[in-house]
Amino acid sequence: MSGAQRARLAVAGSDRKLGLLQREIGDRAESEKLDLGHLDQHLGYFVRRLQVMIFRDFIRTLAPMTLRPAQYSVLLLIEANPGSSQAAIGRALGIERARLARLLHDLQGRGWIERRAVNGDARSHALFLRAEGSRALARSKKLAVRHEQQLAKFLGAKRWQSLMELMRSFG
Amino acid sequence: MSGAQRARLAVAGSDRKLGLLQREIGDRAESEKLDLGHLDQHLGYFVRRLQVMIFRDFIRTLAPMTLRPAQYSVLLLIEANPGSSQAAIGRALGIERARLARLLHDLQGRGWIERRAVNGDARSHALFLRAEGSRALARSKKLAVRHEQQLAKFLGAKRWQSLMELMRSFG
DNA sequence: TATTGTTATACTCTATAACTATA
DNA sequence: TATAGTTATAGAGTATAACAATA
Repeated sequence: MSGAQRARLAVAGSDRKLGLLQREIGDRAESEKLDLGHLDQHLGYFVRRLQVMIFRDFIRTLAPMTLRPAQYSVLLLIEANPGSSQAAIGRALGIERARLARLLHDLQGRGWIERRAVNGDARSHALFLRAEGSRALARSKKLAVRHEQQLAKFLGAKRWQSLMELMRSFG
Repeated sequence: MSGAQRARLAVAGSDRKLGLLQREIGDRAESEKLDLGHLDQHLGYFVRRLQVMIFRDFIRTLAPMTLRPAQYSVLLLIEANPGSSQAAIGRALGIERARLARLLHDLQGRGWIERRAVNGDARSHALFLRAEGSRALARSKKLAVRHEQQLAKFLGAKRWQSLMELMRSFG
C-alpha cells in the first residue's frame, strides 16, 4: 500500500463505516506484508478481493432491510421490468432458476412480490412488486446509495469512476 | 452490448474456450435484454459478474490439476514466502484461519506441502512446498497463464491492462 | 423435444463459536 | 490475555439432476 493510500485511509478512518471498510482490505503492518508472487499477474485475484470487500459493505449497510445483493438485484429488475418471467430475470442476472425459485419464495413470503398467471403460457409466472415491496425497495435504495458513496469514497472518486466506465463499456 | 463487442465475440467464438467464456456472459438475443434499472449504478454488480466469469474460466482451465483459485493462491504465496505461518498466509489472502486449515490439510494430503515446527514459537507451523508440490505448481502456472491470456483476449487487451493498473494502484 | 418452475443433493466459501496449546 | 491452529456448525451461493406441467 502506498503512502498516499495510507493517508487517505487514515482520513477515511474517521468515518465508522469507512473504518470497517479499511479493516476489510487487510491493513497490516508493512513489515508483515507477504510477496504476492505470480498472483499479481492475475486480474481475478484483485477482482475477487474487491468483490468480497464490496459485498461485505453492502450486506452491512443493507442490514436494516435484511437484504442481500442477489435479493436486491432481483427486486430492482422486477421494478424495472414488471411482468417478467422467472426465466428472464434469472438469465439477465446470471442466477440459476433453481436458486431463483427459492429466492423468490422468500421475497413472496415477505409480501414484497407476487406471481401472476400469464396469458398464453401456463408455465410462466409474471413477477410484480407489491405495494409493500415498492416501499421496502425505496428504503433499500437509500441504503444502497449510501453504500455506493462509501465505496466511491474508499476507492477514491476517480478510481471508482474509471472502474464504472470500464465495467459498463464491457457490459 | 455494443456492435463492436458482438463482432469481437463472434471472432473469439472460433476458439473453444472463448466460446465458453462468451456463453458465460449471457449472450442472449437483443430483444430479450432486460433493463438493469438502478443496478447499473452499482459497481458491485459488475465486479461480481466479472469475478464469477473469471473464476469459472479459471476452474475450467485448471481442471487438469483439480485446483481451485483459493488453493492456487495459497500455493503461490507459500512459494513466494517459504516458511510463512498459516496465520500470515491467511491474513495476506483474506482467508479465514478455519478454512485455511482445511485447505492446507487437503494440499498436505496430496503431498504438495509440508508443515515444519518453528524454533521459538511452538504454536506456529512453517509452510513449505515439497518437490512434488513445486512440480504441480509449475504445471498449474502454465494453465493459469493460458487462463489469463483467454481472459485478456475476451476483455480486450486494452481493457484488461486498464483494469490491472487500476486494481494494482489500489492494492 | 424443449421450456418453466420446483425440489433435492453436493460442494465451495463465509462467518462464528468453542476448544487446545502455547505465548 | 492474546495468538496459532483445529474442529464444528450454519448460511449463502453454485452446479446438477430429476420431476411435473406445458409448449
